[in-house]
Amino acid sequence: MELRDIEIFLTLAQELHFGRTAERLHVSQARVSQSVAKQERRLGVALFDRTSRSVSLTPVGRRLREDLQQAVDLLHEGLARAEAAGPGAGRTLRLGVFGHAGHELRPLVDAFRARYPGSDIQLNEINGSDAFTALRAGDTDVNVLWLPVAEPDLTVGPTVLTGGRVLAVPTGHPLAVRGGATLEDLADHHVVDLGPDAPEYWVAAMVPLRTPSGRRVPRGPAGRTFHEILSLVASGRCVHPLGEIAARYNSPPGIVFVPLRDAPELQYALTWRSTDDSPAVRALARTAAELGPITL
Amino acid sequence: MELRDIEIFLTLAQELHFGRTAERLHVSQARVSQSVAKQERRLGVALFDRTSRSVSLTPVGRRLREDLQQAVDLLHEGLARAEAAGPGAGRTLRLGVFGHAGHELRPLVDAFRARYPGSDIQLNEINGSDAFTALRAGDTDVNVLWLPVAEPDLTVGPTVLTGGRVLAVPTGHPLAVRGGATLEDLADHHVVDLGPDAPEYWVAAMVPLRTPSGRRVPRGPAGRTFHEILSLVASGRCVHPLGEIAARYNSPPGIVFVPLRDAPELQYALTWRSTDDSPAVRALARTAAELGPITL
DNA sequence: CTGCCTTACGGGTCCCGTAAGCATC
DNA sequence: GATGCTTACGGGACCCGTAAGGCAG
Repeated sequence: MELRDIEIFLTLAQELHFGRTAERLHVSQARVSQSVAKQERRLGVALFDRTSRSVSLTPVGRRLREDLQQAVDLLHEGLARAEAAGPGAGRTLRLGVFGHAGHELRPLVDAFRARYPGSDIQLNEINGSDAFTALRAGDTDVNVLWLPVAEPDLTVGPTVLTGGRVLAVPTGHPLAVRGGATLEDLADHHVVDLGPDAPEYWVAAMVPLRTPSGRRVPRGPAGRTFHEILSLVASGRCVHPLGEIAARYNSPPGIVFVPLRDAPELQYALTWRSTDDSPAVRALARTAAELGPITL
Repeated sequence: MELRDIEIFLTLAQELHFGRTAERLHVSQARVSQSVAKQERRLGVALFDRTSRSVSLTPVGRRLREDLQQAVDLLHEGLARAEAAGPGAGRTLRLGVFGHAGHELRPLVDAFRARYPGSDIQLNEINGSDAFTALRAGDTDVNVLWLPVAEPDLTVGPTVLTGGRVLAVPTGHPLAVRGGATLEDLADHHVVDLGPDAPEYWVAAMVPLRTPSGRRVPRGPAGRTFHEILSLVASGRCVHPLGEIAARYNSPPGIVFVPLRDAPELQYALTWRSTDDSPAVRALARTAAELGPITL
């Protein structure tokens, strides 16, 4: 008899629909079914009458819903009160984002500020090369990073942003003329080398090491910040793949962004130090989870 | 934030002692420490002031205790009401026990009857050979079996009985004259063969296959029920190891029970079909866990 | 040095997702 | 045939125990 099961029961009691319940709680439909079945087995009573087309509460279920709802309300109230008493409650979270992604994250930041007036969010710009070092050094509390992120000391939270990809190419470049690029094209041009500070697998998720057919993608001149990358591209020495979002708020001279059509969608998720399991971080994660990912 | 952690917090808030809290909840002391530390990390507030010699609630902890206590009371109340509405509540549990073990289990049966007036317990006698088949066939709902029991389809609950062991020998047997036996002695006499119905490892926990020094213990004539075993021993054809409890309520003619001094203590635990996760079974398990094992 | 609480580490359990099954419209 | 609830099965996260560490009397 765990809290999670009670939450599932209460949501289903409200929705009266397994699919919608699963969606709201971000679990699979099968899980809702399993959870309710377990509850009923333990209690020895049917809580819902259901066919494959309709779901309704039994009298016992109706009564249980009232009791449990009251209990969990009280419980959350008490926990919230204790949390509010803590020093961490009014903390200002430093959220590390790439370039202008902060603009698109506006709904999340606004929702967080509205729900937790005591806390605040400050946006810090991060670069691909130091995204991990900044987080580990404590320069930011939470970073918005593209996936996959698989670091033992970091926790990956909900996805907050999804979008396509573009390739930054110099004006007049053949690919600019063509108006689009594929992953296969990357082997024919140099890309910026971000250096060794970020994990190789993570950089590779944005800048592939090889094309789909297996040809190597040449790593060209070294650059660390977003603006360094742009100058290198503008100088005509290389091209570079970026998130679609980079193209949306930048129109740097000498550069054209062309869509990378066959690359899979990028997902950006909240990431924080596993040791920093504080209320403010959890509150942001909860808010993001309930808001769902923003699609570019 | 799970219900188990809340239970730990509430118990510690009452006991103000990690060791006693662990004991009451049947978990390790480390677990209590881990759970409380996690709670405090999540809430960002200290709930207890503690040195290695004293534990006390902080003001925040005191307030949280009141809130949570009220919430969990409400919660259990609601669940109990739903459970009481079920048909399983008034069910009669068939409890399978060896021989006269039911006498010793009286405190458990009485406690269960007092706490769950709607339910009842009926004692069924089982034998070593059919203990598992009876349970699987549904002839009993819960069996009291000596450990270890490791069957994928059976769940092992709390230990209800612990005690020593004896060896049944014919009157006038050299071991009877000596007034005691060791495991090593078993290699010099035949023991009853219980047949293939029960798992080998389980039978071996009562009737070893080999002595500590590695000599084989000869399996003699076959017998299935308790009384068959006693007749075989009385006939002088073999000896047989049993739980101390067998000696306590039996004084069959032609048989003497001598202590098996170097054998480890026997533990008897509740066991039931894993699929039968009903309120009555759970209620009995809960009662047994809170009562603790009965020592012979 | 002895309780008593905390930290480190590994194993087992169970939550949960995927995929297939089955019933109702 | 489509929609929607249930069952089967495998993987991974987390609970929890063991053992060692640290701190007060």
